[in-house]
Amino acid sequence: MARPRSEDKRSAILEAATRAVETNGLGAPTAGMAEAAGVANGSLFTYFKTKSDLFNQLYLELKTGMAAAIMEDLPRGAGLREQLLHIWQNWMSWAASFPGRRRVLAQLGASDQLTPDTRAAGHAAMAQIAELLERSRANGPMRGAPRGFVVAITNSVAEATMDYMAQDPANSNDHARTGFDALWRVLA
Amino acid sequence: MARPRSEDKRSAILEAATRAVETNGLGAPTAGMAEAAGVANGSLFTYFKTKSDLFNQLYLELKTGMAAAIMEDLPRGAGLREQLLHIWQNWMSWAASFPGRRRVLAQLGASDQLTPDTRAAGHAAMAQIAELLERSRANGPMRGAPRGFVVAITNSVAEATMDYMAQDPANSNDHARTGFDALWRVLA
Amino acid sequence: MARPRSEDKRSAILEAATRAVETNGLGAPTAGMAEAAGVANGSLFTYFKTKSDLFNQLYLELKTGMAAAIMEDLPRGAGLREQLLHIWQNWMSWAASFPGRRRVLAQLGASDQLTPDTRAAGHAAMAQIAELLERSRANGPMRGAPRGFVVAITNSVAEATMDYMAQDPANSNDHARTGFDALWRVLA
Amino acid sequence: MARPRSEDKRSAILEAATRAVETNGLGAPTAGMAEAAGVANGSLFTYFKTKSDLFNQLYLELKTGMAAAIMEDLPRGAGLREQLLHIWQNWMSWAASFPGRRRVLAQLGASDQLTPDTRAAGHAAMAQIAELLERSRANGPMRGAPRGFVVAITNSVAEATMDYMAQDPANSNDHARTGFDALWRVLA
DNA sequence: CATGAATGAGCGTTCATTCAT
DNA sequence: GATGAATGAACGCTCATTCAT
Repeated sequence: MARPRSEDKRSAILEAATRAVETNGLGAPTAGMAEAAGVANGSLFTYFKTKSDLFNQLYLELKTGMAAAIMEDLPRGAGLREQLLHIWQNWMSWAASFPGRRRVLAQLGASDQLTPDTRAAGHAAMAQIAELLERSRANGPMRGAPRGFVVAITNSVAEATMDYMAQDPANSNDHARTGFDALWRVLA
Repeated sequence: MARPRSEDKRSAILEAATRAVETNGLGAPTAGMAEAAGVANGSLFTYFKTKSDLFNQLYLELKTGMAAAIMEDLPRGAGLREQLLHIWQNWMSWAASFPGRRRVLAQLGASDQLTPDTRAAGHAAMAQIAELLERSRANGPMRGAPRGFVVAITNSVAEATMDYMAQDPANSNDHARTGFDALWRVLA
Repeated sequence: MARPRSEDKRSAILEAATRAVETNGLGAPTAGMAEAAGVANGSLFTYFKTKSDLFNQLYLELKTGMAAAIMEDLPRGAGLREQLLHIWQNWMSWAASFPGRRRVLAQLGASDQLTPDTRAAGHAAMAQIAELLERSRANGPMRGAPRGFVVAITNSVAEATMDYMAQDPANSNDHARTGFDALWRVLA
Repeated sequence: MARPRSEDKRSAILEAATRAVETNGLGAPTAGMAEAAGVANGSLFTYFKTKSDLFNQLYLELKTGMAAAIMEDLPRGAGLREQLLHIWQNWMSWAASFPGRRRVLAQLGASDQLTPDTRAAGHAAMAQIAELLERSRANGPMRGAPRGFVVAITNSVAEATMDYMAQDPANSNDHARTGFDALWRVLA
């Protein structure tokens, strides 16, 4: 058998793409990504059929990674509020640790490059979190609102909090807490 | 640099740019915008020095227009909550009336094309609203949070609400109200 | 008004394309054609929307030029045979004078780049010749054959003759005459 | 260079190449041919040193096959006209049976990919037919013309006839006969 | 100032060929 | 020998910007 496709190279390209998009936006040349990944420009296209395909896979990779980070060490036995707080802290510290990934995820999410399938898979990755939200708001003031709306608001409050933490890192812990309290008032 | 002749043409270009970005993203060719505006492609550059400049001005135009719409008929004598609700309704109906403008504003805001000056000017356009927010949260749970954070969260809740209204227009009034109630719980 | 599109440049590109295709086939790079025409590579595309479009227009230009050369000084009062012979001589001397154009015409004709419209227009350019052929074969052995078939055979005999003339230019006059006699036997 | 292992694979590649060129022209990717032949893309190059080499061999293969089909069941004892007619019928029915092969042969013949050697070998494959032509025209009006010219004209009339048959298959028998009669008038 | 042709760097993608496995 | 990933030059085409008219 010939040289097998290398998972390492795939990751290298994805990582290079993250950095490239972070600094140059979605218009960043694929050639630069390939070079940064230590691969010939043509090789990028053996791993990703098109630039768009690369972006879709990158989005999923980042989103999945974020979701995994968020769910880490979830104290399943604890109360709802405590579980949600745990998730929130994970979320915020992921954002603080990987500001580039977050920015790229945002750029991709706002772009017109993602297929509906990709967006759906992205949602699926967040399903457990959505589930916890459902239970959290079950008896609260948003009990009548559509599920998607609750998720959307949660996301948006998280994003705002992360933005503000990034802007004023010295007090990021305070901001994280402020954000969570606001969210809890929204939900429960 | 002398002011270009016709204010009409400037507006036409800006409007054409809005539609172009709405449908083709920020990569939309200037030539297309010029054509749609009934102007020669070269002329676009007598009105805007570069494409980036055009985007910066467009952002400001849209943001200013949105702010004006939001503040319309503000019942200055009324209570804080009532005033904020009024603003909220204006905001939501602007978003419902001009979904394209909103989308473009979002794209521009997420892009790397805006200068810090432009962003600052954009904030300034929202100053009155920020002021009202300040007063609304003065005695509430967010009284200790930084001013910018409050604005950011408000914006994010508004965006989430508008997104959801756009997605499910049949019940947009309910969603608008749900969003406002959530915001009020956050602030006061 | 801005600089008008220059007919000179269009011709220069077409001529450069002819030479390029003659030496490098249809795969000849457009950049080379542009350079040879003294024009920026991008400019080629203001005169021709795509490479294919360029080829279609080139084909027509060459075919039309050939048809015009063929019909030159036609002795309309003379007998049919004499008229056809005149045409034949014109045809052969065009081929001898512009072997490159002939080769390019052949390549284009054999390619899959020509639209049906272009082919139709190419035929139209040869209409007068076809007409004369019709009259020539009216009472001959091919009187029952379809018109298109007669044209096709005539073309093919002409091509074979031109090929042979090109191969053995010293006796090209003899070959031209031999070809014509053969054709006349076919038709009348 | 040792002979590659399997004659089957060589044929499969050649056949796949025929179909590929038929539908996509000479620019058809070798990778596609390899895949269609059930062979890895790299393997194609153990059977053929370059794409050009493949084309040269394909040309010869097709031309040889055609020549063989043409000569099949030649009635050697019969008169010249009858023999030539037999050949002609074989030729035409080969063209009708394998329009793709004919098209590919034409494309290759018109291309700049064939080496002089290949062209020479192609002629050699047609030698017996040329011989018969020689005898047929020995006492006819073309008795003075160069041998190659006679072959060229015959070829061209055959091509024109095949084209027309392909265009109007319902009457292909008539067309075949018309073509032959024209040829006979040219030669004898 | 308006026009639109001219410019040319730049991009995504292809593909014949090579070579590690 | 067979495989198919790797390579990188090459190509057609785009488009922001300039500038002759």
